[in-house]
Formats: sequence, C-alpha cells, structure tokens
Amino acid sequence: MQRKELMLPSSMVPSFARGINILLMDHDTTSLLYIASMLEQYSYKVTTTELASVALSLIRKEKDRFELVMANVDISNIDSLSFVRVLLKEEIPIILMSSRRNEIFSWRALVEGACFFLEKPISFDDLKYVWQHSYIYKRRSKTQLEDARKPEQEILLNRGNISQGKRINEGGDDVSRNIANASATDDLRYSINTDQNEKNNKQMEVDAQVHIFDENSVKESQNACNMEQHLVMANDQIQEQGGLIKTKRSLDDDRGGEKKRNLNSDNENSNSFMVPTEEKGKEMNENNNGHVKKKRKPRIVWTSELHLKFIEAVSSLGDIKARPKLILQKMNVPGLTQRQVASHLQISDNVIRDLSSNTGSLQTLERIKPSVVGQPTLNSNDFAAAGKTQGAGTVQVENASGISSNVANSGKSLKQFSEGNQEVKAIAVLEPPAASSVNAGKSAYAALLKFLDEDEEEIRAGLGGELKPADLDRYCEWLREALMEKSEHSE
DNA sequence: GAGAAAATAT
DNA sequence: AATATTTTCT
Repeated sequence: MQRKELMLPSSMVPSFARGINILLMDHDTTSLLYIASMLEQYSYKVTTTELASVALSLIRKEKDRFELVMANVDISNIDSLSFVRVLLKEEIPIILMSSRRNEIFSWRALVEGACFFLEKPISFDDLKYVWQHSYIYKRRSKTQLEDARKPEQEILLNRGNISQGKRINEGGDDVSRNIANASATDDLRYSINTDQNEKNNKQMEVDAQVHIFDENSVKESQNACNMEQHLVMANDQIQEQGGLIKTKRSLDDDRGGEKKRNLNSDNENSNSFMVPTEEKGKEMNENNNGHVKKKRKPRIVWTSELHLKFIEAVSSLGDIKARPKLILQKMNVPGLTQRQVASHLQISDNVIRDLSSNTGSLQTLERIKPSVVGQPTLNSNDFAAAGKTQGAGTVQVENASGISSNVANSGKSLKQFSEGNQEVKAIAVLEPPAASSVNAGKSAYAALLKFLDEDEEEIRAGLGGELKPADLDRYCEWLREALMEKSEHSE
C-alpha cells in the first residue's frame, strides 16, 4: 500500500482547519518555495515573502488575515530578532524554523511566546500538524482572562510545548533550564552578517556596521552612532529650482503673496548633521544671477532595516499613538527627521517592496478620499487618491446595488455614481503586474510544483534513492540545478 | 503637529 | 514610466 496514492495530504488536516492562512517567511528562496509547496499540499493557504519587513507590512495591513506565521529566523540576518519581537506583540501564533546553529535563539523566542520551533531541514511530515498551533492559540486567547492568572512563564512554556512530539526539543524543563542559563541572551547579538549577498556596495557598507537593535544589547548612544549609518544619502547633487520654472505651485505663489515660505527656517530643528559639514549653513545659495536657490535635502533611503525599525516603532506604539513625533522618538535614529518619518508614515501602508506573494490577481484597496468623491471628473490619477499613492490602475465604485463600475475616465464623478443619499464605496484596483514581472518567484514556484508533480521518479533517481528529511539541502541543490537545466532546454 | 497632495529625484 | 522621498500647503 502506498500511502501516497490513497491519502491526500490535505485529508490529514481536519476540515475546520483546512485552508488557514499562513504567512511564510524565509530568506532563502529555495527553501521558501519548497516549504510553501508542501504547506499547500496540506491545504494551507500560503503567502510567502523573503523579507521580514514585508512580512510585517503585510501583517500590519491585514491584522487578522494570517492565522499562523512561520518564519525562518536566521541570526545572521539582522531582521530576525526584531521581527520576532514585533510578531510576538501582534499575538499571532508563530512557528520558528531554523537550523541548529540558531537553536538558542529559537529557544529564547519560545520563552517569549513563539509556539514552536522546527529545526531545519523541514520535512513534509513536520508540517502536518501545523494547523494546531493556530487553533490552539485561538482557543487560548478566548480563555485568556483565566489564563492570565497563571504565572506567565508557565503559559508561555505551555504554548511552546504544544508539539506533535517531534523535533521540538521535548520538555519545557530543558528549554527553561537552558534559557535560565542566560548565556542564551548573550549569544544573541554577535555574528553579524558576514555573508552579505545581494546588496549593492553602498548597502554592504552599511550592513556591515549595523547592530541588532536589541534593547539589552545596544545602549542608546552607541545605537545612535551605529544607526547613523542607516541614513544612506543619495548623492549630494542638489537640484536647482530657480524662480524661472513655473509650476502649479509657483504660479499660486506668485499671486499668493504673503504666506510664502519660511524656506528653510524651520529646517530640521536640531538634526542637520545629516547635511555634510561643508554644506551646513549654506542652505541658500546664489546663482549667477544673484537669484536665490534653495537646496534640497539629500534623500534618505529607507532601507529594509530602517523600515523595519520604523515598523517596530509603529507597532509598539499602536495605531493610535503611532504619530510621527513619537515614532521618531522611538526609532531613535540620529539625523532622521520628523518630516521624513511623517512622510514615510503617509505611505507606509502601501509600502510593499516585495510582492513575491502577489499572484497577479487584482488587489483592492478600499479607501477613498472625500475630495475625490466630490470631484467633477475622475481620471486615472485619482487612482492615487483612492488608496494607492501613485501608479497605474483604475478607480471603481460599488453602489448599494452592489454594482461595480469603472469610474476612471468615465467623465463622471464618484458622486454621480451614488444613488440618493447612499454612500458609494470606492475601490482602487491595482493593475495586475505586467506578465513579465509576474514574479520570477511565481513562475519558479509553478515550475517547481509542476516539476515535482511530473518528475518524481526522475528526482528520486537524481538523488539516488529515497528522500529523507536530512537530504533537503542536497535535494534543493539538485532541484535548482535540474530546474535550470530544464529552462535551458526549453529556450 | 499632522496629513494630504504636489513637486521633484531616482 | 513608475516609484520614492521631500516640500509645500492646510
């Protein structure tokens, strides 16, 4: 009897737990896709990303969407620690995956509230009961009040122990003892990323100096110093904006008269050390004509580390308190200005730098500015106002009858779409990614699935026999090569 | 101080 | 052309 034929993996998951949403994060693409494909076979709906900051953005955007997060935490990656911290605060069950090298880190995470620790490599069977973590966690939060009386450690360890008895380091006692040894914490900072992979030179320099932002490990002052490196300035070219260029705004100004600018007067209260020293105090220059030109601030780059810090701050403050001033304070990044934070906050909801999880389907954002509703006509630019800052797409409305029509370029305003006094709901619809960019990830993934489907024999042959969990690395490596060959053939 | 939107840089 | 960040306006 081959279990394979008779039993679909998904049938091993109880019906009420099928299709739960899992957010999967793994810095290693191959492993990401591999695990995702396994999870999907169990019926889970998987959203994948390689970046912690993206994962957090997703979670922040749709709080309740994910019932379980599985993350490969790799100490050599700066994001991991902060990522785990933030996640734990979000009250989403989290399963950590990592190699033995990071075991202690994972233990600590367990104590802080993670559910489970899977040691890599992950096997198919390891994932079978993954749903239980989301389920049990849900039940637990219902009875949280009662639970709250228990000593906290106990609860946390209990959660950590919910295991299928496999792979988890059995027994809360072991875990707690090890943690109690406290050397665990010390081991958490150190070994900063030596294998910087894809980043460009500028980034690499920065990364090399970044420290993990661990409250315990980094003193503010020191932190300050290090974080300064985060502010990657775009080159110094300052653009000239002579009075000759008439923009909408400059026209307005021409007649607007008085309330002209205080130009740089309030230019960054105390933080102008971002400006290269020679430039200081020269915010205004003269050009040949003696005309005054204003200097534009060098742009900062919101690296994923910086963004992560931002999200961390926002998340710890909560949506209501998360205002630029407090966020800035919390982030404690020297040289970063409140305006920059404000500006980033403005768009942060829409910031998703990596859409590897996007299947290419339409993404709707239900948000519309009142000003757009009242506008006489709508064009595709109004798409921006409907929820996305800028970019291509259309604005649709949905009226009471549920009819949804495309408003862009229709020559009507949203108001005209409403019936009676009923409010219309405007929906910004993102254009699906261009076919070309429908992520390499997606097609690679599809290819992988197909490949797995069709060529199992070949795979086994290629590996010379039965697959074992321990073979994962070898397997992935082999797969990668096989896939590459394949795509070469198909050219 | 905040947020929206325009301007401008990449 | 599209996106990212800064600046202006309210």
